[in-house]
Amino acid sequence: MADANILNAGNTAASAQFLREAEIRRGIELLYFGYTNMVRGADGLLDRHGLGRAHHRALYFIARRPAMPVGDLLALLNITKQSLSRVLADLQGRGLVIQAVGQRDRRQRLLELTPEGATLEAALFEELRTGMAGAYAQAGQNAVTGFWAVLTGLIPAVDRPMIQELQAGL
Amino acid sequence: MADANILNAGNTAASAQFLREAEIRRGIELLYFGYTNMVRGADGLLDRHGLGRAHHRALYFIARRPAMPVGDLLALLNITKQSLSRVLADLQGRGLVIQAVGQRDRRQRLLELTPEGATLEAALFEELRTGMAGAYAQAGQNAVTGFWAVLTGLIPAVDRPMIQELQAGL
DNA sequence: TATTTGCGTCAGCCATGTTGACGTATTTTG
DNA sequence: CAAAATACGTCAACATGGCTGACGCAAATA
Repeated sequence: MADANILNAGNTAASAQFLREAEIRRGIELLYFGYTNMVRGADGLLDRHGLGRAHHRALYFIARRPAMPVGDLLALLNITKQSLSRVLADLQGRGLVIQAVGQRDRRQRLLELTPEGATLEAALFEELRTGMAGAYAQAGQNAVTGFWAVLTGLIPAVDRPMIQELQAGL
Repeated sequence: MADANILNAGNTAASAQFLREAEIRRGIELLYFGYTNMVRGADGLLDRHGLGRAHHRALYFIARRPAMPVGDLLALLNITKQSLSRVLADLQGRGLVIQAVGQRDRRQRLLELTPEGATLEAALFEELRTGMAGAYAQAGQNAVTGFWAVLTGLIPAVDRPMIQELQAGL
């Protein structure tokens, strides 16, 4: 990160060039196409299971943070509980997810994948992994670090701890 | 790009570490949150105009490539013409977009923003620009290059020329 | 004990994607 | 030149996944 603040060095000419509209638009476009291509990778498998992208997101985060309370998942997904309830009802009805009463707080419902849910999530992850691993390999380790840095900067600072916690202990 | 192929040097230990699941999941998560936070930035302004994200995407690309034929926009958005037609009808009804008969091929309908459409698109772009410029500035130029490289790798090679053309002449 | 919190649910609506079937003008091809 | 392909539009029906609003209940907290 030696150059992390290259723009703040008072070099207005470099700054003006660096922040040119074309560079911003390039980022917007690559982010749009990169994201949509990534998520599209799992659509076929989801279809075969009669699930949609909303189900995938829920499965993903439950796999990532076992025993997550419903409220935490709501905060991550940034949707209403009514929207999530439809998805969770589907997943529980298919035996992919189960809930347990919280020990510390018995009002909480802690979400877990069943073995079947874990198997499906692993297969869905594999679809994403292929694309991401290929992109990492093509771009190189140094590029990956930059990729993370820019994306982190797009996330409001208040939300970063919540996302950082997903990484904890891995 | 001196390190672009660091992984292909036959160092299987480094490769195994680099491609570990945690790194992949980190990329997936940052890409998800980065993308959703970026697009959310324009929601308020869109709401005030009674438009949705689908309208924004169309406005964005029409601004980016004036005189784009409908078919090209369909290819970029990767949706059906029926879906796009609703959006374009809205935009034309509000006087934000107009169509012109193609000169070379009179079957084509070339899309253009009206002055009002251009004004709105500029305001929407400004909402995105703020977030992206901040992320670029925080991360540094070198990180931005890596950001672009990884995202490009996520896009199927066959689609890259189409996206590259958006940059042409800017 | 009163209030707040975590979660669930019913009901209805909206935005935006899909398929399928047709129609028309224009260009291209055999 | 006639036939086929292409670019675009449209009608109709449906699926997914968001939303708001209104309630209810059990458990934790003040």
